[in-house]
Amino acid sequence: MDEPLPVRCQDCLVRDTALCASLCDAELVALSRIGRRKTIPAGGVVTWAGDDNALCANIVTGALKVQAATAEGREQTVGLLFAGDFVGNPFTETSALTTEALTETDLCIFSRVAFERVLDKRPRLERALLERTMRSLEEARQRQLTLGRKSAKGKIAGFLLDIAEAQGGSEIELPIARGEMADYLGLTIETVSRQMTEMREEGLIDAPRGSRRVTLLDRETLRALDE
Amino acid sequence: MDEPLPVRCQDCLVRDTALCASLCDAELVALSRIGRRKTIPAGGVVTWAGDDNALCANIVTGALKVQAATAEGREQTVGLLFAGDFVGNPFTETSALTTEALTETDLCIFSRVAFERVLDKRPRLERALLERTMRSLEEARQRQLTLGRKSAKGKIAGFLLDIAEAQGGSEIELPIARGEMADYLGLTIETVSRQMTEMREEGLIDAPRGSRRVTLLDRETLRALDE
DNA sequence: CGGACGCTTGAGATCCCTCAAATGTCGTGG
DNA sequence: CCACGACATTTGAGGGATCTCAAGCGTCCG
Repeated sequence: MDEPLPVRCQDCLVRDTALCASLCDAELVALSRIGRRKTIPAGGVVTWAGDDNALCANIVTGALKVQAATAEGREQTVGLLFAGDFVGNPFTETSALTTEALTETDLCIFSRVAFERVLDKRPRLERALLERTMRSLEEARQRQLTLGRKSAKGKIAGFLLDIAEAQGGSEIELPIARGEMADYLGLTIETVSRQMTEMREEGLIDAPRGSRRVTLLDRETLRALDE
Repeated sequence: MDEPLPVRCQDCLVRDTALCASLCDAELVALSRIGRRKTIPAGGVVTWAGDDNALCANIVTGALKVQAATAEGREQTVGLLFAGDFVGNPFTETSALTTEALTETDLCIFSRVAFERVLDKRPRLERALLERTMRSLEEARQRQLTLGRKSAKGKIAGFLLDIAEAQGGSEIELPIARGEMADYLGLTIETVSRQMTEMREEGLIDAPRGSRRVTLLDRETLRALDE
């Protein structure tokens, strides 16, 4: 019964950053048995709001957005997920949120119920998921502050600083387009664009018109704008 | 070693709705050993943003708000908690959020580290906490939609409908004052007040000027306003 | 009676949205 | 290599929703 660790796990880019990092090799064998790889094209939907919540996954490469929408179709991005992040809601029958790929994304997918059975048997996995979920909750609450109380410029400054922190440097590559930034920050695309040109004119950032490459020139002032 | 269940647990008003409901009597004895009752006056602070995160608690009676603030002091309420709800962030050293009593509130308090030790030993408790945390996360994300994309009137209509659902009826008693509604909905107190008088003039609600008693007269239209 | 507090109302300013058009970029096909 | 269309972004003009500042009410309590 010495099942070997599958190659896709041995070579996995997120073996040590995803939820799986909480498992030893023997445990990982058990989890790997119910998992399979799947590639989602950019713009592809992973889970639909309202559908029954059939799957969980780890992101191996790429990025997803978690999307909410009003009845009239106004959209709000309520979370961004990157390599190593966990996707899905174990123990929940349905969700009002849609999960969509921002870029081509490789997932390691599990059926929700099978994943729940593994959670039953692997306390370390459940603990790691609990800790992640609590971090996500704190994040979602901080974002309520941004959405409810910050100015357009403050929202954008905070977003740029967050990305810089995640990427570790002042020259950043935005993971999302202007329109997606607008959905994420509760603004319109025009407001995002105008604020970014203003920031360029004020010498706070350098960013070729329309480009996703941005250099933060004055983090001090950006931090002050972030209120 | 047949330690009896303490009276405060036998008589507990939230024995069957709080996290404790996941425990059998024997397990509850273990948890009760590290808990104690504490009454917080209205306006009292349970945990301060930035302090080290020393405690967890169940709400026995009363209500709390979870509060975030910008550097300049603009405040945003990022969650409301009522009897039976769990307070605190196990496995986290510190939080940027402040928890404050809206009314006089009775808590059943645990030291965070002691509570974590109980979680280690009681998988059902941990499972119940995970499920609650995931529900809170979904809630916090839905609130991002409200804060980012809804109009003032939509925010208030949605809030009134939520309260009506929680209280089960069309005659509701608002759990919070106008200013607290403003903090919760990302508005100013003046906007809340003006929108509510408009809704009264439009026949959507009945509410004596300045009162917390509100009757929903036209839920259909309110739901439509909620976008 | 007077003051504190919470709520309402008013006037004006501001920020952001809406609608519209121009500009730029990129990939495809001629 | 250039022309073209699709698409994302920028820019402009104007309007509207919400905020700010200020004053007026009503109630409760000392």
